[in-house]
Amino acid sequence: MKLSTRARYGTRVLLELALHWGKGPVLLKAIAQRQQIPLPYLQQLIGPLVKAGIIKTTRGARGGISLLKLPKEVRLSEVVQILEGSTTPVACVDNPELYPRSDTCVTHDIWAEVKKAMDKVLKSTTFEDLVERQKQKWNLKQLKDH
Amino acid sequence: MKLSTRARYGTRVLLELALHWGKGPVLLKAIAQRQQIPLPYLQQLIGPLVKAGIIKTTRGARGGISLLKLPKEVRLSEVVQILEGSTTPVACVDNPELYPRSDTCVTHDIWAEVKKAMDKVLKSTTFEDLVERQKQKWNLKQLKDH
DNA sequence: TGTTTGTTGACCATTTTAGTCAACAATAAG
DNA sequence: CTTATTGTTGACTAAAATGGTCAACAAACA
Repeated sequence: MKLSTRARYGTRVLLELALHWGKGPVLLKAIAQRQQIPLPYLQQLIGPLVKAGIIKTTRGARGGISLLKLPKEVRLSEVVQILEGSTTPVACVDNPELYPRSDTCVTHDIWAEVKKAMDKVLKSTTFEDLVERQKQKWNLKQLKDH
Repeated sequence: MKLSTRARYGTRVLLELALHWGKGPVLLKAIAQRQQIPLPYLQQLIGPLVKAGIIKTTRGARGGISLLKLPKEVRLSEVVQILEGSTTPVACVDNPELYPRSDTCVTHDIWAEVKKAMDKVLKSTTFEDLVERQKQKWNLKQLKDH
């Protein structure tokens, strides 16, 4: 049940953009460095995000990428869907019609429940939530470090 | 976020055993046929289940495999764990100490929540539940088919 | 004793994943 | 308008995971 690096990296990138909201584009190379993502790999992740209308890119000097939507309008579920595809643990949950077995098989039902539980978390989390939680976490850490 | 065939097949096998509870061993070859699982593949799935004490095997004529525990004592989470390993979407959730980033990174927290949501479903489901639901589903289908 | 079963470990092909690269296209600054 | 800076695309590759096979073996029953 592993999540691919695509979805993980993508989430970190968008979180960084959300934290930088309103301050202009962020250089891809800088993101790659901070997030420890190989630049050429990062480059191919942003394509789908641009097509989905979540981010926009600015070329040329002082360019980079920036969030197109408000952080609260971007759900984690979208990002996972875009970069990784469906969260279904089993193909028959997305396309029961292709699997005659699903008609009579309860394992199908239980996997559907698992998916539902995951999706509930992903859909209910926006990048505004993540920004908020990130700031809180930093504050907490600062307190501890003193 | 795909579940491997190992966990899916294993679940189907155990469900079949649970439905057959108390009626002696079930022939591996027969399970393979009914569940459409290649016999040699099925064979290597049962090893770990035996070691975990969930099933026992009977060799020789009229042998097969049978459930060692009561269906209600076997949780879906165990089976997935045994055949597929941890359900963690991201390694840093299981071993945060190996990932310095997890200390300050909220994406770590959110993946942990996703895992928790999945585990909740898997842990709360026993094979007794599955048997019950399976019977209900069959009844429903019979009604519809008339 | 021999036939019926399960057991094990090694092996293999395919697919997926993660990553690289090179050639290109747009933009801004000077 | 030229050049340096940035993003864009698609093809490519190495490594790992997945799904499956096989053969030799071991136990148990009839």
